[in-house]
Amino acid sequence: MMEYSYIFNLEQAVESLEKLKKNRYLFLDTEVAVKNEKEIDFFTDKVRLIQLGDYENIFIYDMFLIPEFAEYLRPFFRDRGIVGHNLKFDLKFLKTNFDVFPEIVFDTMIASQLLSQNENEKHSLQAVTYRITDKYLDKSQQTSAWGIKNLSQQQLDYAARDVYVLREIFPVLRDRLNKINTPHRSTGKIKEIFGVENPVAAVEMSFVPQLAKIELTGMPVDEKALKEMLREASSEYQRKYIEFVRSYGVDPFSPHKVTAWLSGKLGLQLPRTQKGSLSSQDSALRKYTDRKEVSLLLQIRSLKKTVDKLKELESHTVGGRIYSQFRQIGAPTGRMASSRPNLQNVTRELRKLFRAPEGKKLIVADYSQIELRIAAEYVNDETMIEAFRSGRDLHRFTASLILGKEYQEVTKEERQMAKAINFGLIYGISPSSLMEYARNNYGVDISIEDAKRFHSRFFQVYSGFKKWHEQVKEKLRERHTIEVYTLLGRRMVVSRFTEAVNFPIQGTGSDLLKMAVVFFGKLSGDINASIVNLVHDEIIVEVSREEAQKAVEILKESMARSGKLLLKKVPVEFEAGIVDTWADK
DNA sequence: TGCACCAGCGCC
DNA sequence: AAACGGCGCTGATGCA
Repeated sequence: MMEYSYIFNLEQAVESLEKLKKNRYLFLDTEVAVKNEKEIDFFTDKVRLIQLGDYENIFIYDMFLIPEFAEYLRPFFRDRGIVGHNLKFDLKFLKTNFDVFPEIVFDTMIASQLLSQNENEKHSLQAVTYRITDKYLDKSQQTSAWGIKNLSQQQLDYAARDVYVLREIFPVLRDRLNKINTPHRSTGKIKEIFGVENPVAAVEMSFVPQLAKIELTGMPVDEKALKEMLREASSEYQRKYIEFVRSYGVDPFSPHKVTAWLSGKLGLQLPRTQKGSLSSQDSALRKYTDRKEVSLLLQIRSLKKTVDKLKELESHTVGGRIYSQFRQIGAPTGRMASSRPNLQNVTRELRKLFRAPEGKKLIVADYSQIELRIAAEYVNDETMIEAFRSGRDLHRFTASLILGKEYQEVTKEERQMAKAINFGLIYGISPSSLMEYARNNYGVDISIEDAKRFHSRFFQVYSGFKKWHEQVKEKLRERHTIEVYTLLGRRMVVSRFTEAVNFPIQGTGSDLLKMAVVFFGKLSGDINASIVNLVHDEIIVEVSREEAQKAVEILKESMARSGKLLLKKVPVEFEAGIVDTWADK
């Protein structure tokens, strides 16, 4: 039997806090009256209920009836933690509706994701509850009418139930996280209040309110310039599209029809996809750009991309700002994923549209060659570590070692080729794929013989990488799946070689970025600076002109600090500039 | 008509 | 034996 109190007058509400105040953390959930289920609006939708409980009591506050209760909650949450599921959602609504913003949180959804051992696992409260308690959580009231005058018994029961299950799953999740072996144990508020010792969990939990703020802030965009560019790109696209279809009668966006036409009528040689069909991808067509059909096709595709992206951006612009949504753990590596709109795949060309408003500046900062640095540290390759320590340009250095040339005499092309080798080979690319990869991504043509030579030279020169790859292969021969860890202790179970070597590197990169963001949040309290976008190894901040200099120093300090915590042997470097648009450097 | 899947391509 | 990984968005395609 589950008991709870539905509270609709202020006196009782304040009284209830007396009962709860002995706790260091509380369980929290909210119910929101949503106008349009498809598009939840954090700025205009209204919070109806706040549910708050400890292990004894559950209180449901009707915020339509006692909005003044927010005044009491604000100080109450100042040094108390809250436990909830997908708290980014609740935090955003508490902030916009009541200017209440708890910053010490334990998110059971994040916890479940960190513990997950397989990709197909769901992390809804319902799914997590079922896995842990074997109980089925009925969510049918979730989308009920939370705006009606008198809430039904079912609605109140449902609201209480969410809190009830939180107190069952929280200790289980926390203990499971603490059992994971990690290189160090966490310290700080999250540890003190929730008893979280897993450092990855501590970073992720600290990150939740930071990400909520980022989403609420949005990214400034030059709306006029965006619209203008969309107009121009659209008309150019339409013109060329019509010209193409009229001339050749082929749908440029049907790979099947395009390949049939190009290889049949025009007799072009095209590579095959993995499944065996002919490929019409740009990189395969690029060698035929002297033919006007191919050149026009490539132009149309590229224009279409631009138009689509501009439309996507425009449709999410409100009052000169773009509000994206981030999935905090978008990939198992810990990287985030951005959507509606995706702000993590904006082209160089379009970045100039993101402009600081009058009187403000942007700070654009990114880590330099961070994955190679992490890889060098992770596999403990002395040659690569030494190259970084002595401040060498790693691509140039690799070229000189592989080609047996003086460092100074490496040409631009040779450096470019080495770049492909560096990035490809640390992740176990094969010689033939290396050829492909170098051509597609770095515009470098090499023969298969050269690719083989470079491949073996790379592992000869960087023997730490050779050892690493061999060890991973050996372990995967012994067992079907193995556990791999980032430098912070993020864990993943993998079964493929490429996953096994990629995860620790990419994952450590996301550890690093998230830690930098958390540090920035702590250190920038006195100034008016907000992070407005994050792109894997890049941080973009919006700040007043006057405080830009201070902000950039704090950002650099934050990025350096997280770098030093994770990388002990390899120096971490980054660039940071005060600019007007995202495209400036 | 809606859904699942893939190809293609933008970013790191 | 061979393998670079991670995303989201659009639109074609095949199937129910």
